[in-house]
Amino acid sequence: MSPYDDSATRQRNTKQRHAVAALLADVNDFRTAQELHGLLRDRGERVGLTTVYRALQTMADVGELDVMRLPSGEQLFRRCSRTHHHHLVCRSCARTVEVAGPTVESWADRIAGEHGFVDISHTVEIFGTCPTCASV
Amino acid sequence: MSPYDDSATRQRNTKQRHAVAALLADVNDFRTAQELHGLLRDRGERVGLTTVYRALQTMADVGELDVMRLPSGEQLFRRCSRTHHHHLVCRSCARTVEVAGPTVESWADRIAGEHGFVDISHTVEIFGTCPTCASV
DNA sequence: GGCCTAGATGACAATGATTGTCATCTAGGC
DNA sequence: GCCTAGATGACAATCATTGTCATCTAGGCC
Repeated sequence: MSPYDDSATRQRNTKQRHAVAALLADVNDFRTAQELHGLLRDRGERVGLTTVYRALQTMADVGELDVMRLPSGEQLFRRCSRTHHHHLVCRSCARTVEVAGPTVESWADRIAGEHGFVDISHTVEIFGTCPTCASV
Repeated sequence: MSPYDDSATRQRNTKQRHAVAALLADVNDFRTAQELHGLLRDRGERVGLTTVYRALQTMADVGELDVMRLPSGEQLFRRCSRTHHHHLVCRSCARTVEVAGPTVESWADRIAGEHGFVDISHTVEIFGTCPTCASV
């Protein structure tokens, strides 16, 4: 380790990472890594798929974006607020609403505590069809 | 489509499916399909991995077992009660506690309704370390 | 400006869970 | 016992994701 490892993000400002970040700033719904890669190509940015995955991984580690999984197992990424929250996601258009759930948080902690479980985490996602898609 | 495709729901009582069902009756924690396949082999049952997957799929469709995913994306199967419930799962030993969450159900429905979403479903899983594993 | 090197990139291979294929087998109605 | 739709299983195929590694580059240093 060199003595320059001070700042939290020992990352370089490459144009590829910037392109991924910029894209996520524009797209406010959950997208797969492959979709994001395709969107980048549509924009004329030439970024390798591997790099897209790495950029997303790094950003997720730092907390700059959220990762979730569809019931089918596909992994989705989205730029989100930093506070703890959950998602209401449209099954057909991926429109996303961030929802806070203090009720759920305390419920999960209480349930886990009653059974003596420690080091608790939880996943809560709500899926449905949004008004726009439902009216079609 | 041939006119004989209407019998999609028929099932036979093969010994392979019975072996899978019997194993699930004994194992009361979430296991991957591959683990179950291995356990069957340990028991001396010769059942193909493909068949294990198909049996699990069929049983899940009928509601005889629950499917969930770890945050890592791995798919887990378990024989469960038929009523709607969620799970508290130990991260290290997969010990599972079924938990009811009327609070969560109504919360999810209310939130979704507030945003005009319809046809709601949700996933709620709690992960932690169980007392036994925590004391090691 | 150029030098230097840790970190970043990207084409490609590899992984690994799951699903598809298809020749063969069998449950169970006749 | 016969017959056939459905089931099986060895194997190939899929597909998102991760690993590999030779090459490139950001940015601190001179």
